[in-house]
Amino acid sequence: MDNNRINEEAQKASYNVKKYRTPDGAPADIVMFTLTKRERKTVTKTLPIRELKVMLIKRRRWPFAGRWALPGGFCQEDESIYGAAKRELLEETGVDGGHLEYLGVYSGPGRDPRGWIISHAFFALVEEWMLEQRQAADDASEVGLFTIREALEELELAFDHRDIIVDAYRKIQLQMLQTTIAKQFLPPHFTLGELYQVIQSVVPDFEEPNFIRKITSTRSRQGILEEVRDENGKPLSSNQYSQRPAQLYHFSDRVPRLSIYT
Amino acid sequence: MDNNRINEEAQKASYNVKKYRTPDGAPADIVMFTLTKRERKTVTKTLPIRELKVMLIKRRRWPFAGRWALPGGFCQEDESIYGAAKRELLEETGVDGGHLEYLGVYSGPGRDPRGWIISHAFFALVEEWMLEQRQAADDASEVGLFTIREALEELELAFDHRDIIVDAYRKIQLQMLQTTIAKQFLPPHFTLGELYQVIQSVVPDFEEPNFIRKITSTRSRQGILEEVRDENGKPLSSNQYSQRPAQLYHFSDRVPRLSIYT
DNA sequence: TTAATAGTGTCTGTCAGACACTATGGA
DNA sequence: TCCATAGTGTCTGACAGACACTATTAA
Repeated sequence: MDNNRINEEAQKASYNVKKYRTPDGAPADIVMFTLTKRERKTVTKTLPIRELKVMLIKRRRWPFAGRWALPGGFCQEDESIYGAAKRELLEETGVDGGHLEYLGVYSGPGRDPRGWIISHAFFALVEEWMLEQRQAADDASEVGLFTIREALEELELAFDHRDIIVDAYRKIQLQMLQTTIAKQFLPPHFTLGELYQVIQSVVPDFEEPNFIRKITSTRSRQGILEEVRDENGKPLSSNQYSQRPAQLYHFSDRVPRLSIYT
Repeated sequence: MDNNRINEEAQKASYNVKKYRTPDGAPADIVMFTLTKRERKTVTKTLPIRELKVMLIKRRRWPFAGRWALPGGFCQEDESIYGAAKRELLEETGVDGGHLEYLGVYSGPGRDPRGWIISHAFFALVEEWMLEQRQAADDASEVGLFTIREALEELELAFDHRDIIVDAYRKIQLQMLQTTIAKQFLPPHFTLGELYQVIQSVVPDFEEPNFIRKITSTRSRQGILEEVRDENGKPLSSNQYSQRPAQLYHFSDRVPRLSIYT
């Protein structure tokens, strides 16, 4: 036992962490999604147009100066990668909170001309106003909001950021259908019309003509949504976007377990 | 334009990648799952007992000498993290192939006494025989197969490997129900009894009394499984595990899109 | 009155969940 | 004949998908 401890101390003393080639950095890059809202001009009240956008910044410095890139920054020794992403999100939006989730690691050799740099991608769902109060950071010159189509088809992006955006878009589409992430793009109380529109703006080929009925009155989906009621238990509704008032809902915590087998 | 290029070259020349503290390593650690098969002694033919196990190796060296840990190794500059995991899997099992998938990054400060080491976890689904032909690697002294319960409740694990195993178990349970990953634990042709048993051995609380009927004759699940037929189109069956022959199936490529809303 | 969204009636065929039942073939 | 798994018959209530219909309210 004592021998073991002495041996362990010896091993520890002889361990040299810099014996091998080590990475030159581990940044966190963030795909910041937002859902823009634009009024529509119609005769009567109507839902605004919602569009999924991704925030990019134009690089000022080598490498890839002049190209659009994901916001991000290097992780420090005293924080986790997630902590670095959170810090970065705060610096970019001025907002501490919102949905921030790990996406994956990007480590292809040669992906960064500065050296051996292993990047960790996150995606965030932020509200439009959070991006407005953003102040230009040191290594950026310009901020832009682009639709996914624009970002993937019209822009030449820095590094492997195109791959990252493709993966992030896939993941957010999956989560939009399988989790209650839609709440990140909705006010605390929302109508079913709004919810349906939010889903469709992220997953364009989602179609469900009986959406209202299914979500409100099938037993297998009971508990995903709850009606909003006032202190007297009277259902609350809103006619912000329609002539006829619509029932307001909010998400409960329940998320059903999905399976291909049952 | 020319000015820009000159400026870029100047920036490149002045860039010093070692100006900041950089990570001391980026290993890939692998949660290797296997499904053991043990014969049951009964009067007539019966399905074997299947049990989900995780492979661990006992560390011989500092840090955490003597504790059980996940197999893994450091990533090199000329490979991706996934490449490192693949190489490690090959070294541990001698098998090039099988299911290997990224799980996540573990980067909590202080997680590794050797320094600032950012670990990337993978999970693999391997067959039992692949682990048998394993030769002891340099930094390991002993190999063990443990049930998830044993690994999480009875063992003191190295590093944050307990967290990693918890996350991996969650992910494999989710995938068992939402993807066709079950095929990794099944022969190319299998019976529905085997499939049901494999699902249950990974997700113990999965119960579906009408399993056979649902998977074979509901339209919404058409195409996940296909009957195996011989060259004459005659259905193939097996009585390896039962007196009455059971139809053999294999997975097709189709995986239905799951959603909480429809 | 009309525009525009909210929400219901109703019908047909399919599915879920439950339980009992038959089928198979080697020990 | 019995065991142990494979697979079907059948019933009730719920759900899916479709389409037409009514409801609501401000412009």
